[in-house]
Amino acid sequence: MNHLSESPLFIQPTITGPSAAIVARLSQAIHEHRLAPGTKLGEDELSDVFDVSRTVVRSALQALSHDGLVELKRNRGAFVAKPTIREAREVFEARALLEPRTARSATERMTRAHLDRLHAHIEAEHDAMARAEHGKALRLSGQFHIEISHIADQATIAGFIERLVARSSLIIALYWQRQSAMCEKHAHHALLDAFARGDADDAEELMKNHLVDIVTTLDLRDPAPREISLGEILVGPSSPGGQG
Amino acid sequence: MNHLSESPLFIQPTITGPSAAIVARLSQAIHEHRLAPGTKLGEDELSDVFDVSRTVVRSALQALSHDGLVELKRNRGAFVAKPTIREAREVFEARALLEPRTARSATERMTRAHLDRLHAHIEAEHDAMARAEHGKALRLSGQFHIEISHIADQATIAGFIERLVARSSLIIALYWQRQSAMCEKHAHHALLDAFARGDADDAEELMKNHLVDIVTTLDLRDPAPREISLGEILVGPSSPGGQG
DNA sequence: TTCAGATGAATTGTATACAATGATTGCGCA
DNA sequence: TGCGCAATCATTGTATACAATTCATCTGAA
Repeated sequence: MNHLSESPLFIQPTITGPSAAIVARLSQAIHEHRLAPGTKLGEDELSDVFDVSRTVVRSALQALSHDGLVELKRNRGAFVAKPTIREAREVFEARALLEPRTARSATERMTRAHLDRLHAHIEAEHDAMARAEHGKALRLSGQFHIEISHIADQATIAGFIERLVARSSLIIALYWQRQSAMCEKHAHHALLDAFARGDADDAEELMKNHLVDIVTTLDLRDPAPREISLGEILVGPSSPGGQG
Repeated sequence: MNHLSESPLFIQPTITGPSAAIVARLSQAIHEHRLAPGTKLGEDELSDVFDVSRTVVRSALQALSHDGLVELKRNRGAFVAKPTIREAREVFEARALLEPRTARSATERMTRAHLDRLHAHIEAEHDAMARAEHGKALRLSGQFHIEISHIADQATIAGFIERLVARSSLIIALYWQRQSAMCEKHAHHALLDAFARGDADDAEELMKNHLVDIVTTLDLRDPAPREISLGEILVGPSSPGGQG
């Protein structure tokens, strides 16, 4: 019942009106892995669910596609995005470029109120984890990074980070390998500690390492055989008499 | 008549279909300063000009708003965006964070074909400058940065840089102070030279300085009195008997 | 049995009609 | 004459109707 459970949304209010609500609902569902990558988002279905016309549904889907959460295929429809391994690597390279510096800036601008807010946020994360609400925990964990970017008070960069965190959620859904325990809690606590001490150097370094840790929990090895070459595998490598 | 004059467009093909053409035309017009910041973009007017329904016009305007070129005010309409001084600073801070590193990556991936392409691009810039086609020169100058980001082969970061360059165009339209001669030509030549030598350190440094130089040509001082307080200025600071 | 082609259903893309909101102008009153 | 208010107009927001494309299924022949 605290402010975090109903916390606004990831997407900046570029869109207003009814479609904003749809964007928020879909965003949250995707972030919490209730909507898997590749899921078809039919317009009629959504307009039925949200009780609005297809017009506003289409507006919402277009907004989501601009944020990389949804992929629009012309005459085919809208689908929850499925980032490739390449895109996954790019996203975390971009985060590695932006977020450590942002953590530094945030440290310099950190106030008591900010610290309290972050502390409450980590508590909420912990709570969700304890209740085994993995989806919510994951969403909050991403939002922690967004909160930091807002504290850094660079709206433009914060907007980029929001996009990247959003895509990260999809990437984790696709490439997270279960055996690796993702221990966000510890990393976030350590960051908060650095913020509290006003140690910008440490905050920057911790964020850098934290991002590396996240990538480590992912399996981003190139999948061996492409499905494109499936025909070749079964028939032969496109040169006659290839395999017995 | 070369490939650069008709060169694709800034916006990535998130949108397809007829609205893509409208996005491209409007983008180009804004980049070339033919559409000034604040200009009203009426839906009926545009649907008339491009001979499509308001539906596709609205789609195009929404796409442009997501890229920060257009501002949508609910029930008021669409306007060419007017970045504030604060936003202007943020944009160039973000560019300073992203582009030097990108220039370094580009250097490492630079091929002969890339070099030729960049060389041709600079020629086109020079040509437009010589013909006093300032709008076109400005657009090409921004696109030079985008080409580099594409060579760096990081689509995600390149997308961010595209947005930033787009907004930079608006910022220049608003805050460029005429007395300062913007000598992009020299800086771009120097960058190309570093690329050709494969000197990544130099490329990174040159890009960093180039961005600083651009900011230097802008007047980003806080405008003295806000128009919000205009009433206060004329009547008094909202406290009776404030000023004699 | 399998593949090719065609037909039909379902879904998306676009245009248009209607509703709602905001701007403008004219009138009435002080 | 200046201000406030109200009605009208223009413009945007939403819903719906129609067109176009894609996907599935069915038929038929090799």
